[in-house]
Amino acid sequence: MPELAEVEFFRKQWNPGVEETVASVHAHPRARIFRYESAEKISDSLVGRCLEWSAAQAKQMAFRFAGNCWLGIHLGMSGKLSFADADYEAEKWDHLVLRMDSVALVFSDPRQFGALRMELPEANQAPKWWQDIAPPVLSDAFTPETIHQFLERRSRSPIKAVLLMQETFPGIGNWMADEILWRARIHPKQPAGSLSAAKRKNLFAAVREVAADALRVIGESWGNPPDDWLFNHRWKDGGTCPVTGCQLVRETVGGRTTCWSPRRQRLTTPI
DNA sequence: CTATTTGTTTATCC
DNA sequence: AGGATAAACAAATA
Repeated sequence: MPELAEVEFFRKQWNPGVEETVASVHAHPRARIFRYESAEKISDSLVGRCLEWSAAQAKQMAFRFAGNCWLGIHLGMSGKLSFADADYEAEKWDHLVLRMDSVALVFSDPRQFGALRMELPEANQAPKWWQDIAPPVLSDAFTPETIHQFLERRSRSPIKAVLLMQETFPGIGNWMADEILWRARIHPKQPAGSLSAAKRKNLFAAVREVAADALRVIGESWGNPPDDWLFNHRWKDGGTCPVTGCQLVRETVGGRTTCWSPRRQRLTTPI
């Protein structure tokens, strides 16, 4: 499920554990979740450590424990974080449970596309996987020029596929990409390099707007987006465009199910 | 039983 | 070399 805003929401689910110490860890060692770091390493590193703070960048979360100990979590397709009573017993897809004084922090993920990372860098250093995340789309480092250069490099790919590339659009996933293209009035199959200057401008504005709206509505409290977003119509069979009223189209573009409004989003050059 | 899924990595082809 | 594309990963749900 999780894209930028969902990840931020899930990160906050572990806030009840901030300033608490890990008393014990449940980890299922055979879970695919532990393909980068063993369950033993994660358990051994965390027991006795206090959770100091956490942060989210793109689809990645960092939980920082005492002694510059970093637990990285990626939620993949079906990962979730939650909190529970301190005596909570792990259920089937709970791969990691941190039992603390007054709360248990739970990571569950049925499909196991998610992953954990554990690192203890030198003091005052952040792990490479955290440092290497591209600048947030809401930061000053993300500019129209950022988009322009990337569209030139990926000029032959459909714009939908390009928006999903985390190296330039960190945190954007399938629903956000469709929402962005719908707001910017760009056809998902439009080759990235063929976008007009006006469409590139629309695209930049829409990326910022969708990221900010998603963080405000979903990132804060998992709210339901208003009906004037594409969001509430895109999965429904027979869904209609909230602006034009026409039937929405669903088709695979760039390997992912893509939804668009044919009246609002038109190809401007032949493929 | 078949098709589908809000993600990333790897392999393969160009 | 680097870009484009498809498959693989795994389980729930319809």
